[in-house]
Amino acid sequence: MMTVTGEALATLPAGADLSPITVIGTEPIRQSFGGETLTQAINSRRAPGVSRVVLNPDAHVGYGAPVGCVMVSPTHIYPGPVGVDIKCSMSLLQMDLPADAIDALPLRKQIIRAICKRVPTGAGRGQRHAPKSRSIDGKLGFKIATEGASKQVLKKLGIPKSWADACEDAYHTAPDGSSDTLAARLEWMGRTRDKLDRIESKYRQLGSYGGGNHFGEAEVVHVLDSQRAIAEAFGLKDGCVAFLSHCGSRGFGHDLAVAQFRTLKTAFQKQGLAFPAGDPQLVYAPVDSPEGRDYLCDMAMGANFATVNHLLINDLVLEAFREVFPGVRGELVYFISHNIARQEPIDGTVQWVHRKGATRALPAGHPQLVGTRFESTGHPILLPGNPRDGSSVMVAGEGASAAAYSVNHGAGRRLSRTKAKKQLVQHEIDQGLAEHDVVSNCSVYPRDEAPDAYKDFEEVLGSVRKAGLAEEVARLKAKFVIKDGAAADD
DNA sequence: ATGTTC
Repeated sequence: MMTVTGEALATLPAGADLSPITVIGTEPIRQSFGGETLTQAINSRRAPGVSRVVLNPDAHVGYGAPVGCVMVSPTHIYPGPVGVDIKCSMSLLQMDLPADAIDALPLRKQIIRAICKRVPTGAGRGQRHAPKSRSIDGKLGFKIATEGASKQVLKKLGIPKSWADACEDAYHTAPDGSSDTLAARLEWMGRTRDKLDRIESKYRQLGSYGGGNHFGEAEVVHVLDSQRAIAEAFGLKDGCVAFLSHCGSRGFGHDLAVAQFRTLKTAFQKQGLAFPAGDPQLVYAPVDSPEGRDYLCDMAMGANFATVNHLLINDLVLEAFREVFPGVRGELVYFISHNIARQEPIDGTVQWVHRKGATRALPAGHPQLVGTRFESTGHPILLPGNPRDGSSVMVAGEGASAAAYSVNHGAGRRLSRTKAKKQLVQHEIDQGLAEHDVVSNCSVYPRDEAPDAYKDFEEVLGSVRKAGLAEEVARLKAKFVIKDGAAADD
């Protein structure tokens, strides 16, 4: 049913009166899409107010819409397609440390311990022994949720203020542009002791990774010869250590998202409104309705939390490296989300671009980059692959407009977690990582997070390049991984 | 993703 229009481009019809879904992926990638993934893409395209859907090479089944898709609407907001981990993001910290400085295994173990001491992993885990300067009380947590990475918040947390300039968005406000509106809503949410306690307990998770596919990874930067100028503009240092992080808004964003799913589902049922394709996971609200505005407030607060979480993690990681290498310097290359809805000019009008496991990809000269440090290059795209085969820093070209200025957010799952646990053999995973000189904090590396649980990264990267969306600037090769798993070396 | 599978 797909029509192939290029080596890595196809279209998928969704209805006679609708523009078809844009599909990005080479033949093998297109073959990898399951039926349920395509059904979810079609359901999303046919949902009210949706003007465009793009399916990316990393697509697999998600909540309502596939993970690995872009859903565009001028009028409607879809909480399911933003997802449960509001503003799940990637960040990259470049250090001035030559790669061979972390060759020695005991040294790597030492850095891993220094990081894990400061940045916890695992569901429900947050800061327990944070120094006073880094501890987050209810008052500061409130400020973080409503202001994001404001100058005051960064100063209070001791995070370099220049890092705000390396963020896709350093802060998010209510639809009326005000952080006071967010404050009023958060106060209302915490109106009873019980609810306030629950909210405040999540603030302690700031500066932590969580579980699942979240990770921190020390990388060696390999700049492509043909991309030296752009790499320099990005602040990448060839042959040096960088640190890649994947994390989001933790329990705080989760609670906001889940509460919204429930509220909107109930509202639909009360009004006798039909769910798109009968799927309650595709509940929506017009952006100018009270429900839409409430959702956008909650999304903004989750996003603010995720932003500060990432910046704090990066500063704690840098502190950990300095414990082992005093004086080492680090600069944030970029911080970019893959689970968020943003207002952007698409097809000539400002629309809400829902990126559900998709990364914004603005080329040089895009109106939203004017006045930023990436105006003349396009911004860095951070694409995690896997710790065995590497990750990538890319930059968008003009062709990205064909995909609503988006690319995939990673390799995408090849095996479900259940299948991965059943099919993949533990000692082969461990051996594979060891052969590539990758160590981790896990004594038992999670099988459902193994490199082979994900799609072939080269094929995914090839799809992006062949579709003309973006080019690789640098490859990142892992030296060690921090993930939620059984703790190492006791 | 989430103190984890309404």
